[in-house]
Amino acid sequence: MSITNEEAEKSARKPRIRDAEATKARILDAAKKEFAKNGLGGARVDVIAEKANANKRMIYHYFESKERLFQTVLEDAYIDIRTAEQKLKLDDLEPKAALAKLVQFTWEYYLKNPEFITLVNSENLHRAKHLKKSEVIKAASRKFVNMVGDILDRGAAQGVFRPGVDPVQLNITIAAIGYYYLTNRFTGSIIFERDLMAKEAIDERLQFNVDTIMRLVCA
Amino acid sequence: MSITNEEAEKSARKPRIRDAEATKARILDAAKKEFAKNGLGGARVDVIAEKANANKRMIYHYFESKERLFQTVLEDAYIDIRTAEQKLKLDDLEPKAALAKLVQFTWEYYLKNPEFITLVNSENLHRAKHLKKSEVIKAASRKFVNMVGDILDRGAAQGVFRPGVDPVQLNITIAAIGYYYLTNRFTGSIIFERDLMAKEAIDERLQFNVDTIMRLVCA
DNA sequence: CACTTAACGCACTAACTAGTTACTTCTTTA
DNA sequence: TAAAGAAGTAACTAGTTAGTGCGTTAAGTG
Repeated sequence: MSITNEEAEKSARKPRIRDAEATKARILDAAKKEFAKNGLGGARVDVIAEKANANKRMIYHYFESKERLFQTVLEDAYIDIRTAEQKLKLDDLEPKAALAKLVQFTWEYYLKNPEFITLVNSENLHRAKHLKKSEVIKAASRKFVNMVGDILDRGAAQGVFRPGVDPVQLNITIAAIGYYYLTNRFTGSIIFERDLMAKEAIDERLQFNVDTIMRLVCA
Repeated sequence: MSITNEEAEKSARKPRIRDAEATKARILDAAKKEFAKNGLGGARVDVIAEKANANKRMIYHYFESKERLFQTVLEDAYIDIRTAEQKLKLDDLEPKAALAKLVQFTWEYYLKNPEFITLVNSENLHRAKHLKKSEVIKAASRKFVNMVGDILDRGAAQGVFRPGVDPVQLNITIAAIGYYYLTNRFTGSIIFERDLMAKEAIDERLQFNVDTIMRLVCA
């Protein structure tokens, strides 16, 4: 009996190994999910601590405040998508193929990372006050816009794209046709009386989006 | 002095005329603004009461709960846009003109009613649980989708539009290219290092959107 | 091994928040 | 005009919530 109690005690006060980086990472992961689910205002710090299997005190130790934690989560999310975009190596592809691949990537990234969309929505509700402070994001974004600009230029030079398409407008449009569909999937499914998240619906939308962008830029 | 005091007293406890409808309307208006600004979770009932120049008790008297109030605000918002769309009388216009007018209307409606976008975002954060309960909205939406379907059919019959365009996908796209630009105007202005809300930028985007939709459907 | 540093956790608080109780005042109508 | 009901209010409650004070325990260092 005494042995059983001892074992129970040991597993109760876990032989927790100290690891600052791992704890930080667990907090960030839990925070991303909680912020994405409930927004900055609706997220609960206690819930984040619990889900991270960490103590709430640690959140304030590592991240100072709820808002700073949100800012870190948001920055990480942007860095992640921009990094993934760079990895596509679109410069190595023919203009049309490159653009189609970007549309597909964007769609699939939003699908696989639904938190990204909700985080961005929440940030816009707060008038981008957290993103404003981040210089890293601005640099990464500039690189991205230039990449699309290069694709457009190459296509125009080859005569496959019409000239004069604004890369910013195009970027916004590529994001928009995927983002809107997914962020509004709940109200959309009611308004249009169709399950927008059914597999066929998702495949169909991707095709439609690629088609939309091609018709927009092709000569 | 006594007269002055009397006057002060009178204006202090205002000779409020009782008017249930007016009070309800003031609450709804204040609620729309507060929900749009802070989302369902971030909105404060006390703030709504204060802005409405009403007592908090009245909110619960007329609307039962914060959530029911939100639902009412949301329903009203949807009814308003659907009503405005019907008033466009697009059936009286040539297919191309009708579609261009719809794109322009959608853009301008979002611009003039920024609360609409934020309310819909908030509702999607809550997985459309409030909209699900509303039958009125479903009927109005069906009418709207059919309207766009008719325009497409007329255009295809006349040979100005290519056949087989899905009215639901088209509707989603028309909404998307305006909605995304505006809901993400804060992060967008940072990412793209451009004031997306400058007059010229707004005009330019409308032209781009009309162009995008025309290229998408024209034969 | 002693000692310092940093990770970790408990328990608290001050402020806030949705919703309510119990009341007063105005308006309508029998 | 008296009674009834509806409009309106102030003050309260019970539960939450972001953020902290302070003590404990593990790990690296001389």
